[in-house]
Amino acid sequence: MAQEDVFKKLVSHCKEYGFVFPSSEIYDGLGAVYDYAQMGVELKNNIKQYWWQSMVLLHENIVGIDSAIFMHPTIWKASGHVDAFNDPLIDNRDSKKRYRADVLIEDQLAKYDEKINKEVAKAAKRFGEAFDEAQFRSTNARVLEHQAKRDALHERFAKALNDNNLDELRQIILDEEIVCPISGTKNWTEVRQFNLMFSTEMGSTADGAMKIYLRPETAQGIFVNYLNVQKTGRMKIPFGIAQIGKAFRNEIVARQFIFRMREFEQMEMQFFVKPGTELEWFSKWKETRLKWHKALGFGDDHYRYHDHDKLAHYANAATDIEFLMPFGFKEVEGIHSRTNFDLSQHEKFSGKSIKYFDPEINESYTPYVIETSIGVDRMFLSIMSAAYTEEKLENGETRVVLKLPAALAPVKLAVMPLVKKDGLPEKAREIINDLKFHFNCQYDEKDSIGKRYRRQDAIGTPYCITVDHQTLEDNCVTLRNRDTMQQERVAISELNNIIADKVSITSLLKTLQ
RNA sequence: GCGGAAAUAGCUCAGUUGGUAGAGCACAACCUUGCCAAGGUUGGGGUCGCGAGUUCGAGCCUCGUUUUCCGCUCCA
Repeated sequence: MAQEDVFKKLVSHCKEYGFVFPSSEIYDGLGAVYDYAQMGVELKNNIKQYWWQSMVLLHENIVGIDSAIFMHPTIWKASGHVDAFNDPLIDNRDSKKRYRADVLIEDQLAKYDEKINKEVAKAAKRFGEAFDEAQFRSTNARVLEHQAKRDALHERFAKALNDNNLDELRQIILDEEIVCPISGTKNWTEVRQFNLMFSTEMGSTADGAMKIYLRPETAQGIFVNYLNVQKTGRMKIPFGIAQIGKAFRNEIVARQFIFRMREFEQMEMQFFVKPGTELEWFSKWKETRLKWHKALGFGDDHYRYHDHDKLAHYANAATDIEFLMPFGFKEVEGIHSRTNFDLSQHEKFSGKSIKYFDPEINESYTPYVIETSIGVDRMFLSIMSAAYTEEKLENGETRVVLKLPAALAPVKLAVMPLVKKDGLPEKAREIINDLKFHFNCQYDEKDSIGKRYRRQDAIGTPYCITVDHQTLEDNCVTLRNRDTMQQERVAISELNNIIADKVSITSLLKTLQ
């Protein structure tokens, strides 16, 4: 089966069995926004729980927080998000290349400078040592002409930028007859401003309102709280703060189902370390995080590191953990050594000292930060795509089964009477009424038993138990395994013990130790 | 954002030269059966993504729009 087909089938499966729905579907949907449905929300919650517990339960020096989505707007100036992602962009229709409009105009300014310098160089060569450059520049007709054009352009450009006048920027590009370096044409689109951050206003009166942003990452909520956590939690470096929450990015292109959405969820842990030790911690977390992924049992060949050669302005080391999706290896988690960039910026912009006093060396310093940041939705997609299996059976039929790790499965157990009579439904209800306190269970008495097994396969339920006539006599049921389809006969009183161990997140966590 | 393709029932799809919408699976009820997608009867569900236009008449033709997929592009 071709990879694209797997992806297409996966999307259908997510819809058909209640994992993921397109947002606002009855209103024709909203671009790149999706809702988690009755099965999806369970799987997603289990993923989050697996992560949270692996961080907060297993590490005594990691604690969690839940910071607000709204934050003081200056935070995004300090982090660099306001300036760095607010560029006027223009496309060339022929080459289909995109450029920053301001950069195109700056290049044009540089061209005038080049022309002037060329004239100067030519004259210098002609006059030799007697050449007075300053005088030449202020008197030569050609130089003055270039200079006048340059100054006019510069003034016009500065005004357009200052006014944020996008139409004027485009007009400048047209008037200057700037061409695309690739196609050589002047077939330009409109200039558009792409701001990656969603903004809204806080305060209900128009004049008192303050422009605030929906956070584009959860990390800053940790950075601005790190000293509060350190002091009130009596944390000693090295220590970490974990957070799970929504973030929002107004992506230019948001596609590939839930892989890139405009509203998404992150699981981030920022680990604060002593300067100079960060690369050691970086490689330690690289290992720890990969182990966490591999513990799910999808096979080591599904994972690889992608080390960054080109580093972001704040990082001195960065790697991605990539997972083999139906459309190739894709980033699921990022591990970054963020230096002390963020904390230093917040010191600068807030004017407050947020240095850590290290009692071991009797010194204050701004800690360095190792970040592990994982997209919940991407994790969800990677798990679904690895779990989705079309299996050929001995009788020649095909069954669709979600081979989810039992600890993550939305439904742990289905309880069904073999037939819908003779007191079997009552007995099955009795059993489920006990087990429902321990696991997410489903009861099903409709259709043949084989059909009911397949329905549970399709949502990844690891165990089914069937109540038959013999159950009424010996208080035993058949326990059917999703992956092997094998059945064994077990006592009702033993069910909880047998299943609990296999479907608990705790058992998954224990494999990490 | 540019270019290409597509959108018909919960899912997968058919629908002839334009003539008032179908199948399989799924869903609900009942009968029969009883350990890996059984059979039967009956039923529910679609203003054919949305909006205009052409036409006596549009699921089908034209334009716009929204959404999705593919390729570019972007991704702190």
